[in-house]
Amino acid sequence: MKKAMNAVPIAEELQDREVQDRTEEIYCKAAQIFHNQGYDATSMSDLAKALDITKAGLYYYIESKEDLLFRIINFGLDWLDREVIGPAKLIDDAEERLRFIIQRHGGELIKGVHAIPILTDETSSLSPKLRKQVEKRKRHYFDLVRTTLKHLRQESKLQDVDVTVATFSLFGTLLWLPRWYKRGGLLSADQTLEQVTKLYFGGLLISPKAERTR
Amino acid sequence: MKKAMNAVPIAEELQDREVQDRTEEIYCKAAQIFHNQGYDATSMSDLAKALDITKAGLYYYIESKEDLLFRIINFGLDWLDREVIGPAKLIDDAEERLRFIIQRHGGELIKGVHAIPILTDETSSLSPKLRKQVEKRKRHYFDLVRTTLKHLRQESKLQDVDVTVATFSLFGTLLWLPRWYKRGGLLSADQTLEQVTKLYFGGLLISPKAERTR
Amino acid sequence: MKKAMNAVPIAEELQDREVQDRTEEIYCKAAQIFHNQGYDATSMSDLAKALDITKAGLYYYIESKEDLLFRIINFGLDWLDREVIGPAKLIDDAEERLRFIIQRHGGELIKGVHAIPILTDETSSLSPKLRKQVEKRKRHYFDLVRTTLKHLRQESKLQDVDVTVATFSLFGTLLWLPRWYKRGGLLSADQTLEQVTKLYFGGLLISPKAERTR
Amino acid sequence: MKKAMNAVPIAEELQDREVQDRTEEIYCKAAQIFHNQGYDATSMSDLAKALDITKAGLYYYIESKEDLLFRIINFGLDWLDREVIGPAKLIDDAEERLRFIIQRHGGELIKGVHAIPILTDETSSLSPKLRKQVEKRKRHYFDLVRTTLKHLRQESKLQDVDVTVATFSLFGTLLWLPRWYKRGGLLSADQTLEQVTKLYFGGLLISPKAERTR
DNA sequence: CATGAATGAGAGTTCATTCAT
DNA sequence: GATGAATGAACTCTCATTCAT
Repeated sequence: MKKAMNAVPIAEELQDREVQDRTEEIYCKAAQIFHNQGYDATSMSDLAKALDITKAGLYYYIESKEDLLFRIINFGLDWLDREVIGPAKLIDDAEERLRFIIQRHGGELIKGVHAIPILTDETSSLSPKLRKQVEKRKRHYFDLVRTTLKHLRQESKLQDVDVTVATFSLFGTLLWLPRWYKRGGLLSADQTLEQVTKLYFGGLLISPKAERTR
Repeated sequence: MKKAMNAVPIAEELQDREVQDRTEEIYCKAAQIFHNQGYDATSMSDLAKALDITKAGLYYYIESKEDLLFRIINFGLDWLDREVIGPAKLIDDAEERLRFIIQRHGGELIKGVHAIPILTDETSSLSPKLRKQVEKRKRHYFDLVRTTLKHLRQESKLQDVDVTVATFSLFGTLLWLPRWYKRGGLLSADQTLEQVTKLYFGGLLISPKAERTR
Repeated sequence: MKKAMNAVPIAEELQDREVQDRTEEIYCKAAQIFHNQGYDATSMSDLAKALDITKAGLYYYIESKEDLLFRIINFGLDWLDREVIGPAKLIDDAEERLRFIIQRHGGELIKGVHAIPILTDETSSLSPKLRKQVEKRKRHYFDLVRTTLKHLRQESKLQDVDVTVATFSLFGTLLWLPRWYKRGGLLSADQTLEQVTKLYFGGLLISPKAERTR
Repeated sequence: MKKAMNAVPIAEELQDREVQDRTEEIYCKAAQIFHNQGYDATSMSDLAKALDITKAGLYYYIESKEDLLFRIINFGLDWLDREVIGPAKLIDDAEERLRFIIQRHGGELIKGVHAIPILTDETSSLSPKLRKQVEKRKRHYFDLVRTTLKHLRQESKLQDVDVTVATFSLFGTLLWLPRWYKRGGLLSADQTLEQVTKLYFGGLLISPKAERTR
């Protein structure tokens, strides 16, 4: 059927696209399962079963289990580049930019159809070499946020707070979201993200006591 | 309590302490290794080697690898009960209580000598049955923080922010700490925690734009 | 049935037969080894070695060691159903039926090429759940013999003897055969079984003393 | 307490008796457990627990697990010598002798307080060397029965039946008893043994068809 | 493209046994 | 007499991976 008589590129391309589609399907499904039961707790058999393919068949599309995770993570980072970092850089106002990042990234983490962006943090199962590559890419994202905070400082809009701590705090809050947020609860995803933004920007208390020096 | 004035049971006590010491040593070392390379990625051989014992010897002290993790987690939760939750409940002022929780719990996570309290969140490798038990205990802690926020609301000290989201945000920030904080950096652990507190209480911005309704 | 006249599926069939052959080969060899050295005393390595496969390779065909035993036992019970119980039920005359059972079942136990029917009694190594299933099937066989004895009683052909005891005595005698009978001895297998039948039917003594009541 | 100041033999003897008692207790309990759950399926821990002793403590009384089984079996064979074979040899009448053997041996197997005589047949877990020793002793018993049957033949009291087959048939029936007989059923142990005797001596049928030659 | 069959390495676990105390 | 602690060897089983077809 596929390997038809005419060897024109069209057929090949079609095949390529099909292969690519199948590959993406594998990434998505694998990400989902990795997210649900953990990378280590997921066997290639599990993946094969879920994809209705044989274990051996899987290996036509991927090189190894680690390679699969690595690709999923990079897939997630690609998404981040394309959908968060890229657009964010086009926003001039630092506060707006930060607001956008929270909404966009956070939104994907709890509203998104794919688990891929969530997997971005499963780097601990990667070999040091691959992990380093991933951390390098993630550093870019971190730097964007940190730089944005610095801009806010330059604009004298920032409280007297360390920008590094503030950046990591945001990531902690954001990346923690998929661990607790359940769809269909009292607050919608958007409402939740608004609350996160409000809290992060405005703080918990109306007028906190000054920090004591020790 | 036990170290009474009578000098008779010293030998016995020493032995008891030794046994307990060995068990605790196993918990500590295991927690540390689990924390460093992940529970799944750690083999019983790894633990045995680190403890200078044989694999079989390990099983004199523990029932199974899962049992070991379960015990470590409960050990951590015991610590939490004893050193954070208990003392926190004695603090009447809600703001002070929250401040204490951040300092005490966060302090242990990044200053503590043991990795045990960090392991508290490695529940994903537990069987559903054991996981449920752990989640139940953790729920107590969550409720304490959430209740504290509610007290602040009653005292009209709370911003217009959802208490559940605010609770989870705090946990996200707090539990994220051991993932990025490195000792010997620019900020000391205490300084970092002060920054976290300041940020969480007072917010990032001096006067954020009002949240837009959608 | 399957080996029809059309010559098309020969290749497929061959392959199918090969797969089945391998599985059956495993059952047969395993039964043999289990019979020789005992289920517990046989390691999966022993089996693998005897089958010229790796340990891991074995697990392509079976689920677990217990599963293997369970399947062998059921295989034996299938044989019993097919070759003993089924045909026996077609024999109207009760005495003839019993005679057939002894010859057929006993014959397999000491003349048969497979140890599988012998393994039928190795239920003690099965988990309670599986054991119960097996006992249920064996109960059918027991009932057949017991019912046959009852028929003999109705025909007034039975001595004044308890049918349950008589049934178990037969099984004891029969199932004991493979423990002592060695091929190539003075008596052939068939001669042995004739002796068993004669003894069971006619008794040891020409005119035993009456049993004393106590 | 025990190692008192006076080194008189009395104390030692007492101690020796105590040790011997303890040893016998171990044999009995072990036999029981071996019988219930199988020799291989019983761990030294199981035994220790049942005897309220530590595993290490057990080794004061026994040399090894195999040695324990070997001693139990020999204990059973001693009992057989003393209580069955010895007295049987004093009975002149062959039929009476056989009757006695069935009642006495069979009685112990299903009425006895100890599992030791039952264990006599667990030789498969013994090393070839020890097994051979046991088989040798059992051979004596077998020979006694077989000789008795020959006597019956000389007295023209025996049916036209092979004595070897008849001997093994009796053992099969007898040794099968503990596998099915449950106390408290319809028939008492004595009634069961009477039925066994009657069946073995008088046969199943009132007038069986002559055996067909093939 | 995909599979059935197989593998080497290693996992967690159990066991009978030992020995200083 | 008895124990706590430990061990070496072996066990069942799983896993990621391969390769001829």
